[in-house]
Amino acid sequence: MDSREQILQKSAEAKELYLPHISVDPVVFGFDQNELKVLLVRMNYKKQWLLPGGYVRRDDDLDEAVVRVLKDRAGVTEVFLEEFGVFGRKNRSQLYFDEFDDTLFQKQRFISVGYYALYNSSEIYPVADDVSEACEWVYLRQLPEIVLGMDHREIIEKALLTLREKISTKPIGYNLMPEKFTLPELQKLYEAILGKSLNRGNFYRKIKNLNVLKKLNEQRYVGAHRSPDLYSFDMENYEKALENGLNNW
Amino acid sequence: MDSREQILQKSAEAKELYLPHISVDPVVFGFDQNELKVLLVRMNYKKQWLLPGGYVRRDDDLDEAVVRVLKDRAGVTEVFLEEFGVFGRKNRSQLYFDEFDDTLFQKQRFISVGYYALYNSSEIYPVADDVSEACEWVYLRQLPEIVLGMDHREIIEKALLTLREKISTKPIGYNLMPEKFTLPELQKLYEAILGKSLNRGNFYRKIKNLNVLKKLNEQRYVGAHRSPDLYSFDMENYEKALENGLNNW
DNA sequence: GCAAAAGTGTTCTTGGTACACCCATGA
DNA sequence: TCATGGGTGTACCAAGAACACTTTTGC
Repeated sequence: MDSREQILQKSAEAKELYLPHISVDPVVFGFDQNELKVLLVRMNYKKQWLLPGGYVRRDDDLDEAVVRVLKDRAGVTEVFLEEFGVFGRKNRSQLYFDEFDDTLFQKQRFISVGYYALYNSSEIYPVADDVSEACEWVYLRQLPEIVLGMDHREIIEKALLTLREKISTKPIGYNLMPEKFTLPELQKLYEAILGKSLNRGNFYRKIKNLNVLKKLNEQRYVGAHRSPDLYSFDMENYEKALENGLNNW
Repeated sequence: MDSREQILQKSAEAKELYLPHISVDPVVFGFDQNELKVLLVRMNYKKQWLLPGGYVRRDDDLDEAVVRVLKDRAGVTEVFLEEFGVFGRKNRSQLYFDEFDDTLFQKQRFISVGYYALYNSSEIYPVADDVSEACEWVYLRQLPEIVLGMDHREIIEKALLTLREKISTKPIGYNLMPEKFTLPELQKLYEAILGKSLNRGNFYRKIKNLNVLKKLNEQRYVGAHRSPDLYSFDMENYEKALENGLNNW
């Protein structure tokens, strides 16, 4: 079955199952090699990259819909998810399926609800669903070079801005870092999200004064240099600290 | 024509004109008598208060839809508007029209997009449309006493939280205060939004150091006390200051 | 020992907080 | 002249920025 037939078949199913005109688009962030990355899919049908979005079942809460979509389209579970914006321009989505006629479910006007998601299991590789030929992590650094469909570049940019705003009130560090990590690694995450470099000494003191980390009795071997200490989050203090907001970065 | 017939008639029109399953709910804030108030309507049909929400025309951008809805339902124009959240629980709206059958447009499931709006013309009174018996400002203080339909209390609460978060990055002062105002009045606005009292001396110095106000050569007569100076916003500096965020309150 | 990265300490400055004092006004 | 609220000054303290110094590691 070619991608065209596949799309027509999905359309028929979708009309029964999903609410019209509403979609969800999760922007899944990961942190790897000291860089931020996002999860994208490339459809069989067109060679553009897209967010792994989907539709809302008639009997789904909106928040449940995103969870289901992420699982079905990318095999991703256990993520922190939060709504960050709505994308409702009237011609934002219809053009993508321009070669089909207007009865196609996927071709109608969609108002899309953006969710950002944080995913900390760098080892697990996402799996593409049957309408996608690829489902891959793309580093933010690489985004300018690739072709993104619809308004998904704009959605990703707003998601990143939201991360930046929420860095002091949401468990972003906890959800993007692995179980154990070093302070220089955590600092790189903050720098990646904030888009600026931070002073090491000040970062250390600030993060330590917050009392949200537990120092472990281990170091990470990093080759020809001093081995940095490993830390993990002290969840109790971490959540308490987030309630009041951490500090200003 | 009674309210029942009216609703049935609207339903027929709506099916042509509007996207199904999507609504917008503006939370219009005003500041008056040193207190925050919100704009609510009471429908002819049920005696509950609701936000002056509405639907999205098939040829409207989402952002245009809210503007139109506010104009049609409350006669309100010239407001600052910004999306702040989506309300998508599956049974949030259907119950309101429970006595009608399921073909009624208004009774379907709606995912609603919340917008907060800032309105600074305290003299102009809102006008109700033909499906509402009232369109009134309600002080936040009075909200606990009144009956709000659907999940609109929750929507208002989230709007208020959003105001609080954005107080340093959005022109909230400018859009809620009249052209000319005194520093004590501005302080009351900040206190109302933040839900806590601020030290007068510190507030004065802080706001003045921001250089966003122009001191006018006038005072306001306030009776038996010293006449406070009048100020207005210096738009150029104000917008510049908002880009970096004002300060932390 | 040297280079490079991790970790710690010190100093300066800024900005917030608390509070005191003076000013203006009408009763 | 007193009470009340507006306007300003000051002193203290905490937190941030900049930068220097020490420690650890492999070569």
